[in-house]
Amino acid sequence: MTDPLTQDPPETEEAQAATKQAVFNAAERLFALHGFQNVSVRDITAEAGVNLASVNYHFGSKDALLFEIFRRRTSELNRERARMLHEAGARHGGKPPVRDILEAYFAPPLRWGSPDHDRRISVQFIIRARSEGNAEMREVLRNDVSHLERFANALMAARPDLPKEDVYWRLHFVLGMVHNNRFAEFDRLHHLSGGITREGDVDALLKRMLDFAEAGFSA
Amino acid sequence: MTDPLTQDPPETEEAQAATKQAVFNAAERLFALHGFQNVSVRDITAEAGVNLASVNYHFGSKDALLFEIFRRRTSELNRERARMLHEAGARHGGKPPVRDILEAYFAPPLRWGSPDHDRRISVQFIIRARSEGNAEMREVLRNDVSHLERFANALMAARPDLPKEDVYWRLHFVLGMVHNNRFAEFDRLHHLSGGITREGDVDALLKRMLDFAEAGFSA
DNA sequence: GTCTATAGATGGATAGAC
DNA sequence: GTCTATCCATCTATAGAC
Repeated sequence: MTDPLTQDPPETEEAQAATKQAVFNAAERLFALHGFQNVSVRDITAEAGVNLASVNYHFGSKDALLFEIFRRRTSELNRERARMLHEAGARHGGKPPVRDILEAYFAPPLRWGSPDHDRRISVQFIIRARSEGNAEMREVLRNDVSHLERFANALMAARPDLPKEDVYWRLHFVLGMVHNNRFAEFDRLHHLSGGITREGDVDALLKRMLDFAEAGFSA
Repeated sequence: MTDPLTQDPPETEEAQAATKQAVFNAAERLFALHGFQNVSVRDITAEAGVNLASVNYHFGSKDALLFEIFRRRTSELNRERARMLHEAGARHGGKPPVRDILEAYFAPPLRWGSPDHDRRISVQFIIRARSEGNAEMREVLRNDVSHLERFANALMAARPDLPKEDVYWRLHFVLGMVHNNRFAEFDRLHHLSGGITREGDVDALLKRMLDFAEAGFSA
C-alpha cells in the first residue's frame, strides 16, 4: 500500500491527489522554514502552484491542514522510534540497556535530518509544532504520551536502582537535547564555534548525543 | 539608580512612566503565555488598562515593543550569568571546574523561574523568543554570541584535554536542556510522570540538571 | 474539480479632538 | 499625553461561474 502523500501518483490519473500532495508538501516546507503564523494560505498555494481555494477544498481549513501534517509526521516518527525500541528489546531479552533505548529515541529524527534526506524538513516542522502549535496540537502533545511511556518504562527497567522521579527528569533533559536541533540553533553553534561543528555528519552527532546522555544517566 | 520598568514609580507623578510600564508588563506576560503572533496590540492595551494608541506612542510599534522586552530581559539574564561565572573564577583562581561553570549558566533562569519569583514570566518570554522571534531578534541571537563565548572558553580551560569540537557540541546539548524548561514541557512531564515531578523545587531541579550535565561532560 | 471574485473579520498604525 | 475613530492592509473562507 503506497502512501499518496509521500510518493508521486501516476501522472495520468487523478490530478486531485497530485494537487493535495503539492499543497501538503508546500505547506510543510513553508511552515517548517518560516513558522506557522508567518505563512498564509496564499503563500502555500503560490508555492504549490495551485489555486487559492485548494487548501479549503482539500483540507477544510488552514488549521486542519496544519493539524493533518502534524499528525502524520509525528505518528510516522513515533512509529519508527517504537520499532527501534522493540528491536533493541529483542536484542537484549526484553531489557535493553540505557544506550540502546536512547538510540531508539535519537536516531530516527537524526537520520531524517541528514542533509540529503527527504524528511529533513519534516523534523523541523515537528520541532516547531512543539512551541508554535495551536491549542489542538498542544492538547495532543500534552495528553498523548503513550509513546513516551514506553521509553520511560524501558529506562526504569534498565535502571531499577534509580528513583522514578530521577528517570523522568533525565528523560526530560534528553528531550531537550532533541528539541534543540533546529536549523537556527545549528547555525548559531556553527557561528559560535568558528565553523568547526558539522551537524551534517549525522552518525558523529548521534554518537556525541548518546555519549553525553548515557553519561548523564550513569550517575 | 532604580529601574522604572521593574519598580513602581511614586503614584503621584508621571502617569506617562506608569502607562509605559503597564504596557511593558502586560505585553511581556501575554507574549510569554500565548506566543508573539497570538497577541494583538488590542490584547495588550486591554490587559494593561490603557488606550489602544499607547503601544505606538511609547514604543513606536508592536515589533519595537517586542524587541525592547527581548533586549532588556536577555541582557539582564546574561549579565547575571556573567557575574556568577566571574565569581566562580574568583573562587578557583581563574579556572573554575565544569560544574561551577554550568551552575553559572543554569542558576539564574532557574531562580527566576521559581513559583514566587517576579521574573517567572520573563524566563518564558526569553525561551519563546528563541523559536518565535522575528528576523531582528534572530539576527541578535545568531550574532551576539559574546556571552556564550565566555562560557565556551571557560569550559575549554576546565577541560583542555577535550577537542574543542566536543566542548561546543556538549555546550549545545546543555543549552537544549535549558531551553526545554517551558511551562508546556513541565506540564507534559508532570502528566507523564503521574505528578511526581515538581519543577517548583528549584534547588532540586538545579542539582538534577548539574548532575546530568556534569556527567555528560565527564566522558 | 478548478478558479476568480469577494465577503467578512482582524489587526497595526495614525489623524485629530481634547 | 490621552483617547477615539478610522484608515488601510492582510488574511481566511466561500460563493458561484466555468
